[in-house]
Amino acid sequence: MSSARNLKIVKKALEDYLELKGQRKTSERFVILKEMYNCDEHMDVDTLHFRMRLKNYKISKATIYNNLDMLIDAGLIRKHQFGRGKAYYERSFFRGNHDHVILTDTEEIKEFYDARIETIKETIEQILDVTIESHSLYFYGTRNTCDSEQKIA
Amino acid sequence: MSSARNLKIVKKALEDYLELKGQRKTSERFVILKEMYNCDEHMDVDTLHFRMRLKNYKISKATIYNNLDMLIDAGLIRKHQFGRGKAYYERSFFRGNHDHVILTDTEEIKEFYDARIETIKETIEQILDVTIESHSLYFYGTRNTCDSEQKIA
DNA sequence: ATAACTGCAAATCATTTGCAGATCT
DNA sequence: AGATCTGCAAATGATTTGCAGTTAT
Repeated sequence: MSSARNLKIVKKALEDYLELKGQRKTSERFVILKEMYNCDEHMDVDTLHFRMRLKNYKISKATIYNNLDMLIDAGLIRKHQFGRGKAYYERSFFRGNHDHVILTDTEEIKEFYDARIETIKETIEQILDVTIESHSLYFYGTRNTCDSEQKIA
Repeated sequence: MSSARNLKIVKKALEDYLELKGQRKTSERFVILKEMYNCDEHMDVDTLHFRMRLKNYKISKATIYNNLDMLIDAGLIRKHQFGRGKAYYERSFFRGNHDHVILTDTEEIKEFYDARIETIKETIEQILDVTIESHSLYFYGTRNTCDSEQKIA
């Protein structure tokens, strides 16, 4: 429900963006946006393409690539390069700021937020006399115990 | 001079590593190591290949790729993926810990070190019950003034 | 001697591009 | 209508792979 409401908000945001930029409101753009916002994970282009086909929505990867770039420019999604040469995307509204921990053994991705990254950012801005627009912070590690899986005693 | 001394140390480290792993001490491996340690910047495979050819050292890119992976495993170099799909490498000894600021307008890369990243790391380890082996932190931004270039008044 | 390594060229994989035809406005 | 999009297939660019010949041990 709140997800339906959220979708409405980002649809509006996309409409405004497209109008502002004088770009066309094609159905592909809204379908990609919807698919991205119906998903809580990080998604790659192949998966997105596959899911859309499953739903009988015919779209080419070229169009997906083009429009993901556009959605990034619109601020509606974010792009990540976790290691291995393939990009992952996630929605950026209704998620809050967060960074990622990549568990290298299980390929699992966890999220966290630590406000101190902002203070580091501010310090660096002052020291280097730059304006920082964004950052990417990834921690790579492994789980200590298997608590969530099979451990009991 | 100190650079010559440093090279000796990492050569020894590589020898030890290769012995330990039962891998062969080929000249290519030591030449790549030397080239990496004679360089203060972040280097990509093409540049490395080109520089070695300039010095009349014939080597294939496949060998460079293979051996960079090996040097990473040996802990002698680090790999970075700054945005655009191509990997960059830098030596890891005699440089100190640091993270990077990428100036998106000039493609310049600056380095910094802020100890607070360690405290964030420790917090995350506790909260998520994980052991973090490494991290990558990139800030993306632009220079505020052109002080180092043409500004006077 | 022989297992590991190198170079080459072909293969792969993600992403981009060119262009003809389709579609928003 | 007319410029912007889309889809397709071909191009690209970084990295990998298969394999025959080379080399360290």
